[in-house]
Amino acid sequence: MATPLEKARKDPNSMKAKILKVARRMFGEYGYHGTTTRMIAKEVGIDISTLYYHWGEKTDLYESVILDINNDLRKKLNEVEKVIHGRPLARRLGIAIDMVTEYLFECPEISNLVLFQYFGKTRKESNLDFHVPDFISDIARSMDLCKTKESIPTSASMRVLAMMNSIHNFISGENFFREMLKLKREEYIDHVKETLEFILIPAFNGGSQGQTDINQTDIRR
Amino acid sequence: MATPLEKARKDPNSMKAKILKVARRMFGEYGYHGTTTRMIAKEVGIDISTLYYHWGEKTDLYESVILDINNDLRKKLNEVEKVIHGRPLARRLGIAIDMVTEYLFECPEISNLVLFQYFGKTRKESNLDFHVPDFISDIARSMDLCKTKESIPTSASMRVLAMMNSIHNFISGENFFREMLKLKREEYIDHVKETLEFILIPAFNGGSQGQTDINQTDIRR
DNA sequence: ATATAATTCCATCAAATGATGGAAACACAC
DNA sequence: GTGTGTTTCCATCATTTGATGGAATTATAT
Repeated sequence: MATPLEKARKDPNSMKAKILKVARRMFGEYGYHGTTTRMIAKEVGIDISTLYYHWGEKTDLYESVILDINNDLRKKLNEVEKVIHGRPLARRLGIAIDMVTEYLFECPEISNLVLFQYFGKTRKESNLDFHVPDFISDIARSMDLCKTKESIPTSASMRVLAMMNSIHNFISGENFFREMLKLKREEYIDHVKETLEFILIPAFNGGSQGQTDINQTDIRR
Repeated sequence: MATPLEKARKDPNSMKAKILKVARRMFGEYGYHGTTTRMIAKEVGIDISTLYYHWGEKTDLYESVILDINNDLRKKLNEVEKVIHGRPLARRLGIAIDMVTEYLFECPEISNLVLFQYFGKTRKESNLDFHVPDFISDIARSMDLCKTKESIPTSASMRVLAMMNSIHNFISGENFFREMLKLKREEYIDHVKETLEFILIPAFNGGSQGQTDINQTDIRR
């Protein structure tokens, strides 16, 4: 019980928690440089100095946000893992897509921030390495892409990345894509799930018909 | 021959063209708010006021950058379309993935900027609608997802988006992913192509084994 | 060579932004 | 109530950033 982040997590009604929540959304929408501390403070309804009192420098707040969404995502993935455990691969994938998509549509800032982390640079680089490797190895194992959690072939990591990113893309791009396709929110969500199933299930469910020579999963529907 | 963008395109050695080129890269790396006009000017090696002389406001320069990369991408996609025309679907996809990936790795700022456009907000919203619909309908038709260019089913648009985004993700995330996977550039590029083929070809090549009820392509290798 | 137009840079401005000190307001134990 | 520690806000700073005026320089035409 030392860092502001721990305090915020302990008491969700605290000012620290309120600020963190708003900061997640704002950083997610506008990115690090696109979000000003004044914007966050105004949205929370407090003075800017109150924000600094609770969180210190902007970079510290941003780092806390990253750690926070990372933590949430990991928790959700563990939860998903428990549900799909033991089922056949195609079913596992279907359920996982459904659960993860549903969850991220509730917390779109997670997808936003993950993608910002991957694709954008910050003028002052952070010393915080977003430890995707953990995620990835868990998912890879859970999808029979590798036997043990220790040795994950590069192609397995790449496939997991492709999968996760496909999901994040549709969550994070909702505004843009929905406007483009003239869809209501519910329609869009359904289309996203359908599209993800269309793209992902055949590939992981033994879809490559012998033309790729990569180590392949051994379970086929 | 009126707009600065047209002038820049006409003479690639002009100062306008030099600035545009640097601006593409910088906006791609740091996003709109993460890039300052001073950063661009310094990188070009000119005074900041020279930049303003040629391009006017920052938003105008940014809009020109967007128009420019959009134009380049469209040209490349048309080129690809000519090459793959008439071949069987799986082959078309393989070639398209190879060509587009190869091209975007040469101009990664295109992927960066496309993703920024999709996933990020700018404090002052631009009035420029990134006309993806054209791209999308062309690609959809070229992949037998629809008969005519006029009526594209929503699911077809979604699938094309998923496909394009998967490619952009790996280009734009190169720094992050390559560092994570400890790969050399060439290795990474190969893995990207392999992964994209693994994910995309089965789906579009009739991979869904009757479990989805969506209108399906009629050509199967 | 001279006049005209185009280009570049220096100096500078106003607004926005990250950040802080210190006074007031609040909470709460005693 | 009094005192102690916490929280909040007002005023303010130093930098950064978008933007411009005007002088100096360079190119171009005649």
